[in-house]
Amino acid sequence: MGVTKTEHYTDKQNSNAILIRALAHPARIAIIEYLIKVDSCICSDIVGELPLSQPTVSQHLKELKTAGIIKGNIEGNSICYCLDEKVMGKLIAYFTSISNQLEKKKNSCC
Amino acid sequence: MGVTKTEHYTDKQNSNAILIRALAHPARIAIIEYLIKVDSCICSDIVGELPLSQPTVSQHLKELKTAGIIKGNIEGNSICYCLDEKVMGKLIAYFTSISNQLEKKKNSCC
DNA sequence: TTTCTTTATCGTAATATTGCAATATAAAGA
DNA sequence: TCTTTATATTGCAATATTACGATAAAGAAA
Repeated sequence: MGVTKTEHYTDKQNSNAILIRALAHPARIAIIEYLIKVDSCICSDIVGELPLSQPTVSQHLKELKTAGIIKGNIEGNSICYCLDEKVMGKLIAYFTSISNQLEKKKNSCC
Repeated sequence: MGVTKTEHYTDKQNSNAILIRALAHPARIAIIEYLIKVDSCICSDIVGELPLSQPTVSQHLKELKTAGIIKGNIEGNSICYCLDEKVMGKLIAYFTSISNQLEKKKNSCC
């Protein structure tokens, strides 16, 4: 097989999995950290920041874009990428809610 | 190819990627949500909760355990799994710090 | 127009992930 | 002991991911 059985999980679980998966690679973590640091940038900057070839960076950017985490605006003949704060906010909200739930029930079994 | 070039990223980026990757599947998200809900449980409960076979669930549990997100204690002839709140805390702290950084710089380009 | 710059896509190789049947292991209970 | 119950491991097939060279596409600059 090798194909996730998404139809058996809730929509929330699937959509959170998509967002989380988009960040499940150090290169993509590095990209969003860089985007936060510089607060917008053009693609060639990111290629220069990462230890990867231009096609590979382009592929990682596409994955982040497909997940909705980043947006890209054409600017002359280059592209300005930046975070979609609304989507990032959803992911952050999910972890915040987990955090709140863990606060409530302090002493677990193990 | 096909192998992540971990040596070029920071330790933080790599360790966060490992934690994030452990949650990058709806089954594993469902597992940790269940663990939070019941606050400890035995493995067979988890198998009953998920639309997956026992070996597959066992494999997902192993991945969560390898990443450090859950702990398993032998209890008679069954195993009690629960969250490692310290490790979960690291992940939550990472997203909290991103959230704080985003708060500071409100207006991005796109 | 021609050339340069920037980004995306294609094709492909190497490796990783997902899932399950079959089987192994190990403690509990008869 | 033998059997049952609970979990892990093995082996395998299907699919997905990671990476890059080659190339395409499209605007900028000459």
